[in-house]
Amino acid sequence: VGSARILLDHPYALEATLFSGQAFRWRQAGGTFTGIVGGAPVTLRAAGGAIDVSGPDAERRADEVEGYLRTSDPMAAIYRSIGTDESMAGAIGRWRGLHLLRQEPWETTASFIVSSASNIPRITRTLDAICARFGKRAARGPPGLRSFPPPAVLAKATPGSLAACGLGYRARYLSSAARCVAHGEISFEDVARLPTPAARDRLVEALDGVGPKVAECILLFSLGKDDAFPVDRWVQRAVADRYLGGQPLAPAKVSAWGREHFGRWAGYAQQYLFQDGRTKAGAAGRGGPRSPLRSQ
DNA sequence: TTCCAGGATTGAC
DNA sequence: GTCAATCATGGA
Repeated sequence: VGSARILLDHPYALEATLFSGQAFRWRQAGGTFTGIVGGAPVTLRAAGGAIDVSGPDAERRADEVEGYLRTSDPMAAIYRSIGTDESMAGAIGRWRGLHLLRQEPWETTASFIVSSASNIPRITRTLDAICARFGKRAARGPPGLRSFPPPAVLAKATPGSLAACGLGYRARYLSSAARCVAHGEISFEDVARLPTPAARDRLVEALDGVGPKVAECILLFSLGKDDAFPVDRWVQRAVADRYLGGQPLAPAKVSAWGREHFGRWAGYAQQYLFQDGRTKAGAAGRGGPRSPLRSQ
């Protein structure tokens, strides 16, 4: 077990980032966060101007962890690019240091198939059950930490055994998508070379259980498409309330609007809207027609 | 008990 | 092309 240190030239909100609904498999113990990057266990700790990495071969894997955490993203330029209005500037101020992650495409795909019409606590539990049932113990990792099962493994799992992990009706989607990926019917590398809208359409047509929103999550969180703009209920609400005068707009149109309006870093704008919208910080005192009525 | 969740699919129009 | 019903499940 070794250790390494990633030096930062800007703030990194480690806890907010690891629990921001992009990844679901990090576990916190005190001030440390343990998870799997590149198939191997790592433990992270914020160290004021740096992130400490520990675990097997940590010295040699620091670059890999850097890539995962995207610590080299040009945050000042990103904030300048997207923070052009008061609402976004406020969200940036409240969540400064929140980063996008660059995760492994298959785990991201499976995770967001599971996420459909669910919520973060339940997604977390379901993925945990999948890893407990089908994953392997991570080499030289803590006992409870398991790898995410590769496509070929989940392709062989029966939909019934997946449903037992809490997937509900999504079990057959995950089973089908696993087969598709395992058989090489889609290549994430090829998808990543397409422009964002074409890449999204390709994922949607190839993978069961992957619609526009899940596809944009895959593009944004694992394939380096920084202008992807996933629209879930929270983002839908936040965009309508803050930018469209409360007027509802179809999710596909909100996604196109977001990419157009915020430009090449639209995905970051989306993540700050999501984070701000789903927490009390951003919702409080905002007013608007969709705000819940409060008694007294 | 009802409503909601990082939605997708299917069928009707 | 858009729209509504339907799909499991647990938490608030």
